[in-house]
Amino acid sequence: MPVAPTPNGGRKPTIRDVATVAGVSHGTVSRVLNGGRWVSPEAREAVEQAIAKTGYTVNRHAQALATGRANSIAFLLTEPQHLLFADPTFSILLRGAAESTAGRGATLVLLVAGNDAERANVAEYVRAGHVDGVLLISSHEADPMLETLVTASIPTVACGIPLGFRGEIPHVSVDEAGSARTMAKYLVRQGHKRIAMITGPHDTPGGRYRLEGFADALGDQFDPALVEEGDYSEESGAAAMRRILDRASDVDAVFAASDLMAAGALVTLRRAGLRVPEDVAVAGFDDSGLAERLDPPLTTMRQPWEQISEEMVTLLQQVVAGGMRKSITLPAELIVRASA
Amino acid sequence: MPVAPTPNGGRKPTIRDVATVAGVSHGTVSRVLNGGRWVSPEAREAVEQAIAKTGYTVNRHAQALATGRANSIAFLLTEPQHLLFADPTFSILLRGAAESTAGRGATLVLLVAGNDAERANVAEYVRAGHVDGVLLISSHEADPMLETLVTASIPTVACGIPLGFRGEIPHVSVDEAGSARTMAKYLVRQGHKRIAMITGPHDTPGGRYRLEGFADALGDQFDPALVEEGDYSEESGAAAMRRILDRASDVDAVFAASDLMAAGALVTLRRAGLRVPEDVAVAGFDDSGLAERLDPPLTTMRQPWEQISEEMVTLLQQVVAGGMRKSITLPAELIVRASA
DNA sequence: AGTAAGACTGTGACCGGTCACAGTCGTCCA
DNA sequence: TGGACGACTGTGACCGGTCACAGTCTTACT
Repeated sequence: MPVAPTPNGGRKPTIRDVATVAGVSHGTVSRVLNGGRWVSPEAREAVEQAIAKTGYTVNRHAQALATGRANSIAFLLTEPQHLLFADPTFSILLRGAAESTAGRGATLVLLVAGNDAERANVAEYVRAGHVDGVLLISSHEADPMLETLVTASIPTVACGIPLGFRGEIPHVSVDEAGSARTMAKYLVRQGHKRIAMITGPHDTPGGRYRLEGFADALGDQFDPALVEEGDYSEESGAAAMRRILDRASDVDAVFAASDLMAAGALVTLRRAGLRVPEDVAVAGFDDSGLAERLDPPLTTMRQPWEQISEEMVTLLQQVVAGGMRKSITLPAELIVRASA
Repeated sequence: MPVAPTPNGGRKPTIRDVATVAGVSHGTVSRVLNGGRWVSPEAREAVEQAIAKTGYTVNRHAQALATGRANSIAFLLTEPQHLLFADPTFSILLRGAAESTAGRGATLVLLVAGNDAERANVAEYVRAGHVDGVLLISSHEADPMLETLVTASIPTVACGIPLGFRGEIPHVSVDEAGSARTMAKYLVRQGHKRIAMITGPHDTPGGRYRLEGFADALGDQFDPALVEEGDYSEESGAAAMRRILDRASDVDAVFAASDLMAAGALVTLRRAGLRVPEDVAVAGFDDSGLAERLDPPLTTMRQPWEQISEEMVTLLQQVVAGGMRKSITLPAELIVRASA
């Protein structure tokens, strides 16, 4: 760890200090720093030694000011409820994003836009260009942040399909309909006849497309009377299960659009004196850490969170660079445990 | 939402654009922006109107460059394992920090230092002054980041007592020993005689001081043979419970230093054919979302996470400003549920 | 031999703020 | 009436990078 020998008044060494030590101009130092085309080997060598000697590090603010690029991206949360935060999968996503970002020499800043005041602040912040782009963690169709980002033409990549802005905002998403189809077919194969579904809110992609895939896979067997909507929370899952049981006591399987809702369904079923999976099979979605901890351990669809975060960062960088605006769909994996 | 009428070449309005519109100098605009002492009411009025008209927002990079302060703080994670991320309480802490930070007009950047490479990057990053201070989320005594931050004299506030740097790094922490004492006394009051403890690693404050408080409260009743160490994970809790049962089949209560370990203990107890709480009472620590979801719902000590994050940000701002370097201890609350 | 092209380098303007300084008023008091 | 002082304002240097431009020195080609 090189300690600056107080070259100037104890201040941090600048590009000009390095230039002096190396015996070149600050322009040459800048050239070495940025790829170093058109720099003689001797000059480069001298500069690199001078950098090591002085312990120079680039001042990102000066760099950002000069280039107009911030070299940082935002991880933007818009869910007003604490659902996302209660979900451990979210942490995986965040950590993955932080690591991918750091691996590219950029910085990840965390922004929360839960209420109107926060939303206004965030809008001003991103519009001012303090970040190069936004990783948008949102799900509700009515989310006003979508409109804001699009009209301000902020480079954005969404996690999950941004309803209402499907074509305008590139996104990384699991294959919602396909995953639901996989699970539905698995339940059918297991011999279940009366399969219910607890969906997510219909204004979220998970709520809409998982139901679509489910209905599609079941075909004639699909019965709308066996569908109830939750909000991804455990309580909502328990309540939805209750309603389903009240209406159709002959259900022999239930597919919840989140592990949390499946957990709620388990509680209701147990209270109703029904055994899982003997009387009613239960399947979830996400494979959050919760899934294997439940009793019985939950059969579910695993979302590839690490891959999702990695792809989001990669894609955002391409969008920022003015490149392609494609979207990416990843497969989910069926994880069979004891519950179904 | 004011739209800039392309005053200059479509670029973002600067302080000088505002000055032109307001008919004053850029120095006066700057004065208005920073508290506005020694500015005439007319000038201020003109400037404020000009700001509204042009849609001006401050360029934080230019500001940071000129002032030498970044106006942002880091949320630094050093845990190599994924324990923290698996724990939903962590998300609460993070969100709280993000909100407190935003509420003060600053930015929260997320840094992960899980391995040596990341650690080096992070060290360079903070040492370069890209953030004003660091919220340190760490727990292990041997964490090399502690030393780095102290020697580089980076303003830091730790979450939990930083072992080995207790006097040097201000911290916000729950009253570890006191909380453990509260729980131990509660278990005694419930009539339990043979109370075991599953501690956290002894190189973490939660591992050390919770055991201290527990032993202290039990006094003569304390039996070191009933203490086993875990690493806060569920599996480690299950294994520790197993060891305790093997050694002392007469335990009638167990206090785990985390809800996750308590969950593991529940599994082991159930496998051993023991009923909770009839045969063995189980208590946890944290009151993570998990606690009330367990079967039976877990009696535990609730950590005031929202308050902790809020206090951390407040304290860090004081440290950054060169102010007091006190530490803050907050009480935890006993939450009685069915497990004990 | 003359010139053009290429490799390399130094110079200085610029990004958008802040801040020290100097200057212009008006007011009040000796 | 003159000077001191306070309120307010404008000016320009500066923070630490980047980048366009001009200039020098080789080398190669006609």
